[in-house]
Amino acid sequence: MVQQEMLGPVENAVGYVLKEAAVALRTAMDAVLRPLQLTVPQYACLELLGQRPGLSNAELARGTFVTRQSMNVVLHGLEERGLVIRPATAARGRELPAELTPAGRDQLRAASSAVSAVQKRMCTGLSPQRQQELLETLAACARNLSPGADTPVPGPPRTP
Amino acid sequence: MVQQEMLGPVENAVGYVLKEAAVALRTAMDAVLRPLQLTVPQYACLELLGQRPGLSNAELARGTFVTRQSMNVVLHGLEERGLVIRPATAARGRELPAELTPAGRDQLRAASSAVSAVQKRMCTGLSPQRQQELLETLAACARNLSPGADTPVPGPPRTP
DNA sequence: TGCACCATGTCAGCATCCTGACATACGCTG
DNA sequence: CAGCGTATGTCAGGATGCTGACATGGTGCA
Repeated sequence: MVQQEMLGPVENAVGYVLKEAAVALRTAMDAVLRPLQLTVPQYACLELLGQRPGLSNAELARGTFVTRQSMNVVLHGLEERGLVIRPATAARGRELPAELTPAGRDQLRAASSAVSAVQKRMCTGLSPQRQQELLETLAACARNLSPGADTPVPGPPRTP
Repeated sequence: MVQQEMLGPVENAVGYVLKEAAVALRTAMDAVLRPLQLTVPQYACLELLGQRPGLSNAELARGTFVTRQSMNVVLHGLEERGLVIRPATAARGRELPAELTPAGRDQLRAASSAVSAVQKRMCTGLSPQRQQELLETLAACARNLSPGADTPVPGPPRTP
């Protein structure tokens, strides 16, 4: 195969590099989470539950960008492994608020540490200001594309 | 180690907003490509072929972040619809260089225009400098996470 | 020349995730 | 109070993508 390093315009498209970075991050996270017997959605679920205990299945699904059905199987898997608990019956409505077990908190600690290392590696060479800028810019992009984007959100304020 | 390396609230994690933006972009692209009877991978394949004709299946797969197998079915689908052509037999090695048909070029033009509009909408409120910065920062992040990241790439030059 | 090595295309099997649909439970409004 | 809309959990069904494996063809090295 001829390795013609012809830099095509694709590499200059925002969407392309966005996908590229997302795939790279996903792959790296998957690699460090595998020794912990966790998939990325499972980790996302644990992380979200750790920060906001009592979230329902649907809320967790929205927070991790998957459907309720997918989150349901994730939750059942974590439940069988004793990492999270859910009441057998709903106290209010149909919501079954999930919470971490002590074992779940332990797993989360290890996983969070590993993922944090990956993020740090990803941001190698970026100044804190630049990282913050990236954060705000990406958030603005997501808002601009959200369905109810009738009122386009202006970019974050420039750092003085 | 007493002080665990913990992440802040999910909304402040780079990985979270990165995923959020990627999902939003994917959803928006899917919405505008559906009227054209194109999926996102199919569009990516057409776009790549339009810019670099003669790419093989494996090269297209790498360029669109999927496996050779997935790109194979995408390619076959586009071939059946008369949007791309591939030689029946390999002239060199086993590579089957694909190219766009005139119909494929037409489809690509329409799709590319639609996707470009989406990207523009995503970047609403972002100055050109900020967009360029986003591009370079994301590229640096992807490089930092790529498997052969033995030599971490320094961030792009600071904007004065 | 022979041989290990890598890349490509392809097949089968499996995992993951989503779309569509349904029954239930709450809130609101007339 | 009845009815409508909304949200939740759950059950198939299907689409999509990946891992594992194989045969083939080119490449580099002894």
